[in-house]
Amino acid sequence: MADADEKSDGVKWLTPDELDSWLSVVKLMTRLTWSIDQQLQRDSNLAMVEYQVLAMLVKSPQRMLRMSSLAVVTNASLPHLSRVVTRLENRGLVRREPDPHDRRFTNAILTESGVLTLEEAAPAHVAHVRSLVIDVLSPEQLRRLGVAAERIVSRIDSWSIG
Amino acid sequence: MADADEKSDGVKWLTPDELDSWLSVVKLMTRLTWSIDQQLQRDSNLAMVEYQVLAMLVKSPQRMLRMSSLAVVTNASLPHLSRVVTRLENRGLVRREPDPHDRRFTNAILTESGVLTLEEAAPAHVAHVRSLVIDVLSPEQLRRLGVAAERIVSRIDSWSIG
DNA sequence: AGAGGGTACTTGCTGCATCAAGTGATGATT
DNA sequence: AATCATCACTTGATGCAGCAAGTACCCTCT
Repeated sequence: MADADEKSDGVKWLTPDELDSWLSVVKLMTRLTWSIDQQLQRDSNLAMVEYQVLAMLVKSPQRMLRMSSLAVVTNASLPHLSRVVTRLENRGLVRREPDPHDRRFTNAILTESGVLTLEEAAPAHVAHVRSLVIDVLSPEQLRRLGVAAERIVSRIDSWSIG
Repeated sequence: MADADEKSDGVKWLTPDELDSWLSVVKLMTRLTWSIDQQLQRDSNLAMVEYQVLAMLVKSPQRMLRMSSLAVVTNASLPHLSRVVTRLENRGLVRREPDPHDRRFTNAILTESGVLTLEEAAPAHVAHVRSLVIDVLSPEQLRRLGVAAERIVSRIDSWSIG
């Protein structure tokens, strides 16, 4: 037998331990996303991606980012982000402005009202993230979780590009 | 000052390291879900939740589970699962049958065609999971990732229930 | 300067997820 | 035994996500 993990069909299946870990990760992805979304929706009437947009903009110079950059940092596709920003624009939290130097670019800019909304939403959101994630792991565990997540994501990126 | 991590607003914000780790986890959730979905859709015309349904059923006695149990193991809400099973039923991969002893329960049963579909889909899916997750981490890293995921999920569950 | 190619979005269409309300079956209560 | 409460789903309505196609703009190259 060429490989102890391979059955006669030539597929390298997961070991029971690997399967357990993988299913835990799957559970994490669905449940954590859901829980975060719930909290934001309930307390601040925001979807997670909307919160991410506001949070990324407030950290940026001029509280402004190009749509394409914003799409990257919020892990959204450009079509998706475009809709999200339209919704936020209709609520007065963000406005759009074409880049004066190259009108192909569109800048998304956080309004004062957007800053205020984010400031109101942030404490409960941060507390929720703390209670679910940060505070149930030791600093070292959290760091390792982040590192593992990074490794997986960069693997995904290298597959999508290469 | 009562706590070095608290600013004057009384909110315990995330440290830069905590924020980095958290953003990595967020990135993982969105990107990994997306990548897994892409692969399954492209190669097998299945959504991830549909694959999960088939995979959970095939492991069950009689290849059969109650809708409510199936909802738990696939991390789906009952309304969502109901729609998913309807889709799979229309494709002939699953059928429904009311429990003879208590007709409030509905059993979802994997058909032969469903078994075949799963067997066709599994190798590429497993290979994908391997290349993105299992093979980029050491066994110990993977185990720790699983443990951390478990801890977070049980925290979510205790919040939803308690 | 006008055509072609590429970039940076935006939008039409379709299908999916979600909440709330509905349905049918069972058990509990009087 | 008739009503009420509960359970286990299912379904109607609505808004969201995703792909593909479209639009506007810019930069060459001839």
